[in-house]
Amino acid sequence: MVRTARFTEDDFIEATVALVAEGGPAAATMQAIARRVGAPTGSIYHRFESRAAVLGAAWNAAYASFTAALTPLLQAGRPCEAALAILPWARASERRARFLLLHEPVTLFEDTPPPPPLRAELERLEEGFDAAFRACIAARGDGILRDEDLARAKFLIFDAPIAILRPHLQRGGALPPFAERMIAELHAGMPLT
Amino acid sequence: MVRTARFTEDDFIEATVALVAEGGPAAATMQAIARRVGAPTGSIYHRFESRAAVLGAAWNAAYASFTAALTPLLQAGRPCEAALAILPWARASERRARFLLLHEPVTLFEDTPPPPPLRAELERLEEGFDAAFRACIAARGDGILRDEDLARAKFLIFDAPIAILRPHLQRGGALPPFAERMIAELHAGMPLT
DNA sequence: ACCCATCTAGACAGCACATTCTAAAACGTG
DNA sequence: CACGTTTTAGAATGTGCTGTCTAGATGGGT
Repeated sequence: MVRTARFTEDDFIEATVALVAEGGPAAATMQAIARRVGAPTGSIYHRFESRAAVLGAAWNAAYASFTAALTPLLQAGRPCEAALAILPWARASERRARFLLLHEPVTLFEDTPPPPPLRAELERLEEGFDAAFRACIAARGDGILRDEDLARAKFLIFDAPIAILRPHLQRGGALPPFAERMIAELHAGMPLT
Repeated sequence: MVRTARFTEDDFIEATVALVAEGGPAAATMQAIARRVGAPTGSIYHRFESRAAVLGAAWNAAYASFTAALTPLLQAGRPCEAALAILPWARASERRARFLLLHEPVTLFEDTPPPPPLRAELERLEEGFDAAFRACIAARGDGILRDEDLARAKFLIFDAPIAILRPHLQRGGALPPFAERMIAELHAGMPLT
């Protein structure tokens, strides 16, 4: 009935992630994405309504992959293992890790925000991740949940491990074995509650 | 002999810092900087050779201010106090903190790197900061300095405190009092060596 | 063999930006 | 009080980008 597509949505997303990971957000122009896929620029607009939509879709995909790796461990009340799970995830997909962990959304979306459907999807993902944090605290906590408790959990499980990885992600080399040790020691010395 | 300048180099640097802090790097166009200062765009080029030079000068100034606040404490072998010193520094100059701590250099300089003199100045600043870290470790260490020790010190004194502040810097509100507590507890639970 | 919705293909228009250019204004010194 | 230098002032230029437009290719269903 119709012509079969030579390029998939994922082709463009993957190229976008790679370009941002290698050269920052400004390196991911529509022409660079197209060139990397081997497609003409116009083809991107058959799948995405704008550049912001491509970046948004790429961000959502990376975020979903990341949270999927941690959420089960959080829900099981294992904060230290969740924090450590970031390492194999980052090692398995270095480009996605660089894309997601090295760039703030404000830098990616400062000019034009992604279209509403993508924003809504990201909000759902963020709420799910947040709920997992709350569940993790509740699993070992005493009842009341203060702002400070949530901030503390996010630091221990998310921000601090990423801070440990960031220098190595930037340099581009392999993640050193002592990263594991530092995360484990952090959790031993500074418990959740 | 010559016409006196109405606008100083610092006027432009300050405007650049403010614009990036408020709207990300892309908000700091030459025209936006000029408009904020109240100058014509051409005047910027009497002081800076390019946009990259303005951003580079702003970055160097912010970095110098930041490291100046921490270096004496590092050299005195007081890592925990150095980490805590980030808080008053960030509170005193919120815009500078947002500019420096919320944006990776790769995002600011991805298109065009700053001119060589500014790059050289930044390298000197970075080397000085690095030396202070080594001095701090040596002040309480046992002799040999491994990669891991330096990475550990930078995490405890620099990256981890910033990770604690980052969510609050992004939101733009005041830095909460429990930030102090978390940093102190981190250093109590996970010593330098 | 034909049809036609969907895709490839790439040129094109419009826009925003960095940088340059021209003209005029200021100012302290001789 | 004129001169030369530096600055203001903002228009003009050139570039590179996003998003659009036209033409043609494709391939399964009939």
